[in-house]
Order: sequence, then C-alpha cells, then structure tokens
Amino acid sequence: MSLYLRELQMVSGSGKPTISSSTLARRLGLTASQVRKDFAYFGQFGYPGIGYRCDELIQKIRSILGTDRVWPVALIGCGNLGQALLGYRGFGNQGFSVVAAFDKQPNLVGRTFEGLTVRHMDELAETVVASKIELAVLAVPAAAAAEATQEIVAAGISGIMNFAPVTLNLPPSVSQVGVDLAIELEQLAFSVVAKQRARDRSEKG
Amino acid sequence: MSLYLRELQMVSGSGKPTISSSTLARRLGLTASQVRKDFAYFGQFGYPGIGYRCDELIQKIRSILGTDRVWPVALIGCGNLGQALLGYRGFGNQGFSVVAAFDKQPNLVGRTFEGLTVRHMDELAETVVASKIELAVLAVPAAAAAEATQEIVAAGISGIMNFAPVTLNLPPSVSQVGVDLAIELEQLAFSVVAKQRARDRSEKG
DNA sequence: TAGATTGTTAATCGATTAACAATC
DNA sequence: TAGATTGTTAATCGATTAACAATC
Repeated sequence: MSLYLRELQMVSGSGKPTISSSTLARRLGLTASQVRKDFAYFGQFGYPGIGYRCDELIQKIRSILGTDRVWPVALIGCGNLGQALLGYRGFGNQGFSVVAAFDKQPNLVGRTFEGLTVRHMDELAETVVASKIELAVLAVPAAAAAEATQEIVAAGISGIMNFAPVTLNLPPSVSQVGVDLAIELEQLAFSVVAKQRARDRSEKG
Repeated sequence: MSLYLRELQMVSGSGKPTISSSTLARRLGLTASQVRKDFAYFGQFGYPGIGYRCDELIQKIRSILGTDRVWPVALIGCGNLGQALLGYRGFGNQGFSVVAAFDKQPNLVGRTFEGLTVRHMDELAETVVASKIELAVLAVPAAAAAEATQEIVAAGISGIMNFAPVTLNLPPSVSQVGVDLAIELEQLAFSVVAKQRARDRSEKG
C-alpha cells in the first residue's frame, strides 16, 4: 500500500487525474489483477471504464494507512544514527514528525540537534503523555536495546521502529518494524553473487 | 537466511554446539518444517538424530550469502544520512567495509568523516576499479538519485542499496535493495491503527 | 537397540492470475 | 452504442505444513 501511495503521488504530481490498474501495475512491476485485488480488499475505489482517480485514491490509502494525520514520534538514542534520522527530511513529508529526542549519555543530554534538545530517558513517560506520542524510533546500540525497549513499552508507546540488530521481545499490543542495515546489505550481496553464479553456470554449462 | 545467521550466531555465542530445526524454529517464530526446507534447498547440512552444528552451519550460510569475505563498499552521498552510515559500526561486523565516500557538493568534497576523505563523484569509476568495489550505498536526496544511479552503473557497480525514496531504473545485471524509512514508518503506523481498529471492533461488536 | 532428528515426499493452504459480467 | 476498465469469481500456481522412511 505504501508503494502504491508513493507511485500515485508521482502520477498525480505529473498532472494525470486518473490511472488504470494496468498502467499502475506496469509502473510497479505487478499484474493488473494484483493491483485491483489489493485495492478491492479495502473497498470499491475504482470507476469501471475510467480507472482510479489519483487524488481520491491517495486520500483513501492515507486513511487506510493512518497517515491522513501527523503522527508525533519520539527518537530514542541520539548517537550518529539518531542524529542522522533527525536530519532526515523524508519523514515530515509523509505525516510523521519527530517531536522529542531522548538519550542516557550525559554528553548528549541537553545538546540540541535540528532544533530539538535531547532529554534524559527519565522524562520519556511524561513527554509521551504530554505530546500524545504513539511511535518511537529506536536508534541505540544493540547492547542498550533491551533496556530501552522496556522503558518505551512502560511509557505507553504503541509502535517501535527498531534499528538495533537484535530481536525485540514485545507484548503483542505493541507493533514493530525492524530495519537491520547489515541484513539488507547481506541480501544485496547474496543477490549479486546469485547473479554471478547464474552467469558462471550459463557460460560453463 | 540472514535472520538464521543472526540467530545462529547468538546460539553459538551462548555455547551451544548444535541446534535442532524445532528449537531454531521456535526462536524465530517459524515451523520446524520451514527451517529444514530452507536449509535443504542449499544442500544437506544437518545430522539426523543430532540437529545442525552451529559453527558449521554459520560457515555454510556465510558462504551461501557471499559474506565469507569482506565486501568493499562505496558510499554515495555524504549528507546527514551518509555521515551517519559511515559512523554506523554494524556493517563491519558482518563482512562489509566502506572504503570510499563520494559527493558532488563542493562544501563536502575534501572533508574527512570517520577517517574517510570525501571524493568527488568524478573519481568514482577509477576508485571502483582500483579498490575492486562491487556494492554502493546510495544516500543522496531523491532529486539527485537518478543521475547518481547512472554514474554508479557506468562505474561498473553490481549492487546498490538505495536510501532515496524513488524507484531506480536499473539494468537487470545490477541488483538493488531499497530502504525507504518513510515507508517503514507507514507500515508501523498501519500496524498500530489496525490493532486499534481490531480492539474497537471487539469492544463494540 | 531406542530416541531423536534429518531430508523429502505428499497434502494442504493461501496467494496470484485469468476471465468475464457489470458498469461507466 | 462501443470501448474501456472495474470488482469478483474460478483456475492456477507456489509455498507452507505434516508425515515418515532413513539415519545417526
């Protein structure tokens, strides 16, 4: 759904008012049936003979994804990665706003990055309530992830985006997405060697 | 496979010499059949009655993934995100080493981050050859991604890890993995609202 | 030998695709 | 009306699971 949204925003931005399932499918490397099925799962959004109205569909998908409003986000961990994520402008466009940043390191607490002053983790719970924060971005070292997770859950957060290369143990009420950059690079390396091996086979065999 | 590797490294680190498919499955939330099938696809790595020898399996998976050696990596784009990726220590452990960093901004070229001096993109092709670089991490703004991609492909890179929120148009010989942080956050938000909606339904209905 | 556990085959399940009546 | 395109049903395909002979 997120990928459809991204593509529809580009189509809409280029001035096209509607798009057919077959055109959208081609752009994303899918089948038209697949596209129609995906949308139909959430309701009847299309117009037979016409296609899908881009702006209307964008609204619908936003509403489905819950990004038709701005989500306040807490950043946990303000080391290198955390600072970069603060500087990353991609979040704001898509309905997310990092409204508070936390750490435990005395040399980071109190410093200001991108206009946000780093607070101590002890202030997390009260800030979550005060700013109605539901999502946390966890950007601490692997060794600190388990403890930070406990504090995040205790503070009442509903979803965690985890950059630490460890498996988090969460209650089922809390959602998570894991972003493990090393694993992504491994997938890439595997894909590269798989292609090399395929080439070697077709040359030799 | 990467997830198996990560888990096996933890098991091995805790001193266990072997592990059964059922134990490994439980730890990862899979079925034992699934685990055995995944391994069997690449060969016969297990011992009936015993299980899998952790260290041996780790070696095999590394060899399958191609991470039984160190991959030199080029970083393209040294803004906030690029600098954070340079500082990120997770890559080195898993067989990747960022050996060169590139940008086009005059205020970045020549500066040094984490011991690497930023070079101009014009030097990419020769550096790729000299350092036998096969992978590139693309951390430039969306608007600059298409042009940078062309230069990367022209330089002879085999795989691109793309942090820009755009669909790259690549020849089939070049692999890619896309890491779109806004999309990941959207998935998280969707998961949170889906749970809220499920709760609302069960309370009301 | 008895117990444990594999690799693999057959059965099940779900997801993708193709086809088409309904609709603009 | 004719052409285009949807939502949905039926057919196909692939992936997951269960079962079990083979093996340590």
